[in-house]
Amino acid sequence: MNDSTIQILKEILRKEGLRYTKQRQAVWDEIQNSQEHRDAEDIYMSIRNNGVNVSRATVYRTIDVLVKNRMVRKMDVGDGRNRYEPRLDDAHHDHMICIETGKIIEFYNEELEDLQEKIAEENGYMLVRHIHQLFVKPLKK
Amino acid sequence: MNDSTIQILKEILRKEGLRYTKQRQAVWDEIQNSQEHRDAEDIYMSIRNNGVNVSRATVYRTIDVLVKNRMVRKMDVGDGRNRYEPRLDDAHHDHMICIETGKIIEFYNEELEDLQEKIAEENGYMLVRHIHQLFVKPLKK
DNA sequence: TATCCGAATGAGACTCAATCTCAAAAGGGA
DNA sequence: TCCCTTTTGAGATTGAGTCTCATTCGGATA
Repeated sequence: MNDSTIQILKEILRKEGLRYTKQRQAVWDEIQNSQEHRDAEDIYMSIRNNGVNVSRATVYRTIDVLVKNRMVRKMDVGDGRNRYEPRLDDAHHDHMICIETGKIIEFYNEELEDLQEKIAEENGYMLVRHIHQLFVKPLKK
Repeated sequence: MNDSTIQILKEILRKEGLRYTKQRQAVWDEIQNSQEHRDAEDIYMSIRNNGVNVSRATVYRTIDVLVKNRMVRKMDVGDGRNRYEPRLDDAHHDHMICIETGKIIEFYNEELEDLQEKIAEENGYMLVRHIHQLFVKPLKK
């Protein structure tokens, strides 16, 4: 697929002491080539439909490695199935979920980010990461 | 237990067209009498230890009614088990979770609340509810 | 490039929170 | 108290995610 991201994947696997396999490449390709927020089953099925033999176990195991190395972002939408999206060279953002259409909108607000760090510090803590989802509905019908 | 909250519970059940039962009362008592963030199994076990016979199914079903009627708040801590806390006459707040100790700290920040509504509106939406968790660690070791 | 050994894979078993089923029990209006 | 409908409980089921372990494969070495 994209030549430069293949090198990034290989570099990460090397750093982690893991081997480069076609299954791991396929999982990364699948997530990278879609900007959607997809669940594991969806990713698993797509890879198989593309003719690559892979198991659910491998999909989950690979996603863990990618998440740990910040190539993929894991998000909990609250329906019991985690969603994944590529985050390579991707600025941080949070999500807004329309409760009427299910549409997911990404947003980023500097002030909001600063405020969260400030709140953590005021309580004697350092902010490591956060989960922030806004459930919304269209303004006018 | 608390006489006034019994009336509130009865009122809600009436409004929902549901019957008042000792199991429903016991679930509400159990959640109400603890300010902790507890999971369903914990609530279930406590009720049984108090001598009231109740099933997991009833605990879950009752919690749904209480959550729907804003007597209980459901929170996803990200470990696969939802936590519940009473929210009666309780001002809104979010949570900070210490990744080292597991401690849950409640916080509320007006500016943060306003900012979220503003962000939703800027995107053409109305904020209905939100999930916001800060994962933190102690400032100095 | 053939050998070899530890790492990776896959099929399916397993886990565990949450939901569903349905016969029996209980609420509550008349 | 009667009667009808709702609620309950025990246990089965679901479904996302994890684990197991025999087999396969990557890749370093000679």
